[in-house]
This record gives sequence, C-alpha cells and structure tokens, in this order.
Amino acid sequence: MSYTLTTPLYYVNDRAHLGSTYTTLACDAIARHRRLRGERVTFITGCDEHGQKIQRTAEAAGLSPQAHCDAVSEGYRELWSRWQISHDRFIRTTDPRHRELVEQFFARVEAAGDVLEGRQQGWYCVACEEFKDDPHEAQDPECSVHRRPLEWRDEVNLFFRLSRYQGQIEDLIRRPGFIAPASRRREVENFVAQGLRDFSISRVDLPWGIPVPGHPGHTFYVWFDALLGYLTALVDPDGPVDLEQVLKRGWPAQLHVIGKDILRFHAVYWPAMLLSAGLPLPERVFGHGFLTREGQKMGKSLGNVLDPVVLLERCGRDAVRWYLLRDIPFGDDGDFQQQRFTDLVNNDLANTIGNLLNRTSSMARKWYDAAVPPAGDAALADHPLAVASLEAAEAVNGALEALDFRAAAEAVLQLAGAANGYLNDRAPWKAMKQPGQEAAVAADLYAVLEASRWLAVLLAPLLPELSGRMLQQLGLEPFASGGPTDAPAGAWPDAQRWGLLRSGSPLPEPEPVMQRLELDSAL
RNA sequence: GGCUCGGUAGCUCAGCUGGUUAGAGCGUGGGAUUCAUAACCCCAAGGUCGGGAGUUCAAGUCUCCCCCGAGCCA
Repeated sequence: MSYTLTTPLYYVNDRAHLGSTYTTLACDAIARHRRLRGERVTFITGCDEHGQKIQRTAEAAGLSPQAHCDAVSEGYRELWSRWQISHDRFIRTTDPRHRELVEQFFARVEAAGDVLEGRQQGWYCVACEEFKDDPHEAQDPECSVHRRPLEWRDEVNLFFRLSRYQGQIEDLIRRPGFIAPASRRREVENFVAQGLRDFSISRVDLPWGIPVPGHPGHTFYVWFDALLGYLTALVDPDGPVDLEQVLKRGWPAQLHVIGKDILRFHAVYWPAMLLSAGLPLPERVFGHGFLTREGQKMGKSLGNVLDPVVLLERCGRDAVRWYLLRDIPFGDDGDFQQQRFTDLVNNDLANTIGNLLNRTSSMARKWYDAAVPPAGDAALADHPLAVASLEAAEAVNGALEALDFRAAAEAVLQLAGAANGYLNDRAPWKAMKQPGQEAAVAADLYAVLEASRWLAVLLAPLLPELSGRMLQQLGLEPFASGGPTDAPAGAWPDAQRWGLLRSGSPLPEPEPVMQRLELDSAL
C-alpha cells in the first residue's frame, strides 16, 4: 500500500506562520499513522515561489526574487526540521526540474486542445494575482480582500479550457469523500453549477515566472505552476524529469490537505488540469479551518501574530501538537487560547497520562525489584484494562483513518482515565500494607503498566516524542514513524496486543515524561 | 449584495432521521486519598440551546425573517 499526501505548497511571500505550522503538523500525524500501519508513505510539502507579488516583495526588500525565495523557503525548511516534520519531499517551484515538468505538462494540455488565446482586460489585484470583475469605468477600485488599489490590465493571455470539463468535474465533486469535510461540498457544487469559465493561465511582462513554451513574453500564472509542484515532488530526484514517471512514484495522491480558502483551486481547477493532461485525480481534498488567537484574527496590523518558533521554544513540540490536534476539530476554525492551552497540556499530558506512568512505575520499582511485576491474572484478555485498551485502540485507529484527531485523543484520554480510576479503586498502596497481598498488587500494577504501554503505543502518531519517552520509561524501544527506512513493517499493529509487557524486565528510574507548562507571561 | 458553514453551560465542543428531568472535557466549589509531576479518584453548581415568528400532540432538532462570526463569489 502506498499513501501520498500533501500540504499546500506555501507561498513565500512571507515567513511561516502558525497556520501553515498547524496544517503541516496535522499532515505529519497522518503520515506517521500511515507509516506505523506499514504503508509506504510519500509526504510532500514545499514552497510556491513565483508571481508578481513575490517579485515586488523581493524588490521592496532590496533582494533579487531568487535570493528572497531562497531565504524564505530555507526558513520553512528549517522550521519543519525544528518541528521534526517527517516529510519525504520538499519541493520548490523555482527548482529547474519543476520548470521541465511544467513544460511537459503544458505540452499535453496544449496537445489536448485546451489552450486558447484570449484578451483579458480588467482590474487586477497583484496580491490575489487575479483579475477582478469590477466594471471598467470604476474609479480607483480596490481589492475587497486586500483593500489595496487594483491595477488596470489589458493583455492577451492564454486560457485553459476549463469549460470543457464541466460534466466531469460535476461527477467528481459529487463523489462521496472527495471533498472533505462534507460540509464544504455544497459551496463548491454551487460554484461549479454556475458554469465553469475558462481561466487564464499566463501573464505577460512578468519576468518572475516560468516562461510558456512557444509563447514568447508569456509566463505561467502562479496557480497553474504551483499546483504542478505536487507532481514535480514525485519525480525521481536524480533521474531525468519525466511526467509519466509520477504514476509509478505515488501519483495520484490520496490526500491534499489545504486551507479552506483554496478549496476551489484544488477541487475544481486542479482536477480539470489533470484530466486534460490525461493523469489520474487525487482521491481526497481536505479543507481545514483557520486559527484565531484569543478570539481575534492574527495579523501584523494587530500585532498579535503567534510565532511558531517562539511557541516551540517555550512550550515544546508535544504540547503544541497536542493542543492543536486534540482541541481543534480538524476542518473547523479554531481559537488559540493560552489559558486553555496550558490547562489541557498540563491536565491531559502531565497529569492524567504522565503522572499515571510515574506513580505506577514508582510503586512497581519500590516493591518489585525495580522491574515489571508478575502479571498473574492481569495477563488475561478479559481484564477490564485489557478490554479498555482494545476499545481505545479501535477508536484511535478509526478516528485517525477519518482524520479525526480530536476523537483519537479523546479515546487515549479515556483509557488513561480508566487506568487512573482502576488504580484508585484497587489502592495497591493500601493493599501492600496487608499481609499476603503481594500477588494481587503485582497483578494490579502489571495491568496499569501494560495499559500505560498501550497509551504510549496509541500516542505514537500524534505525539511521537512523548510516546517514545513513555516507552523508554517502561524499558521499551520507541516506534520509528519518521521515515520510510526505519519503520519495521507491522511493529506498531503487533504492539496492540494485551500482555506484551514482560514481567521481570527492568524499569528505569521514573522521570516525569511530560513537564507541566508554567506560562506566566504571554507568548 | 449572492452562496456555504457555524452561533448549545465561563471555555472547547457532542447532541443520528423532531419525543422522558439538554450531555462530555476544561475551569469553578466541595469531599476522599497519599503510590505519584500540589498529581489521582468521587460529588456538586452552572444553559429560557443567537433573537423573533410559524408548523406540530411534541422543536436545540423542520420552515421563514433578523442579528453575529468565518470562507468563497460578486
């Protein structure tokens, strides 16, 4: 089984922000889950680097466009590395290989008769890189999105014959699961129902772009070139560029994760382009929501931008991943609230899960020679915690399959709650003071340690690092989920069996696996 | 202005095709406990389900209008 998923190719107009970090973290969790299940994953991310907006941003900074792109895309690379994102490919649309692929793709589209020449006249927003439908006679119109003046353009452009694919696109978006979450589908359906219009795929007098072969003076419209980055990413990094090759390297993608604002491009334009070029279509496009902060939009003008680097340094990867994945329904908009962030991280991770392992391991070490106690009856499959563990595993696997991180996290917490409750009911610290209770206490502690092992197993896709620390605390090896080479196929599913923790195996001295957050000042 | 999605306890959200006293977690208050990261466990208070009208024996759940938020298209 092979699974290809993508983040958007981030536009290098500005540095990475919390939104792109959120998207990328979510994709990372999906990629890790698939790898743990033994699938061959190709996780693609990268940068979209062409367009007039980039050119002007670079000029404003006194840099060449290339230097600007190099700097910003390097910033992304570095950020993903700090977050330990497990992407397999990082594609830049300024990569010379990308240009070759775009040329090959365009040749197919042109051969299919889908490239038309047309005159485009109207008001243009450089920030959107789009023509607006404002009337010709409008006086100093501005872009409703960017509140910046529009520029008058009158040029001959190349158009992609989108109208030809009306029927096929209608069929596609009707397909259950193609547009996710399902609540986003109708919006696209209505858009398509209005009738698809050919859209322009080239610009004239725009040096910072890929030249259109056979059409001097034209460069490709950024979106046309950017979407193709998903294909370039799959081309063999060392061999010659061959479009046909992507079919053997993971295309079609199983999943494009994007922000809800660019759903139309991915669910309508992109599939039509692929149809024209005779390539198969992606299986699913998931449009997630946006993040606000303390109820307000984040923005430079408000000065409330949350820098992912600061967040990482002050709080750590596990905490941020947990908060974003566990508290924000994937697909909906979410609000980053510092108080809630600290509350959830401390409660769930430090207290409920971390402390459970800590208290149990400490008792086991104290009374059973610093080792996993004899299991006794606790090894049986009908032990209450065995049942609870199995249920949690089913819930986690199902939820992750459905991209419902929140439900997965809740299932983990439920198991942790059950284990804490069990411990309190059985009160081994009391029983231990009675004579003849050693075997019963041993079984209870074994059961809770084993349940803790399950917690670590189930957390592996969501919080690989915490999972690893927990396993080490139990004297076990962490799961590798970060790359194609280091995942022994089946190790993770195999770990989902009750009673694998071996009695008598040594337990290291307990150390808190999760530090509580103490955030006195604002981030 | 049009389309789409959302507006349920202080906070984040569940509530399937309308039907007993509207649920969970966090936060708050109280109790119990000491194995543990002032952790864990138990209990409680808190909501006229954005507003208004309507359909129905019965509406958070259906219809219409309005208000607020988000995205898309104008």
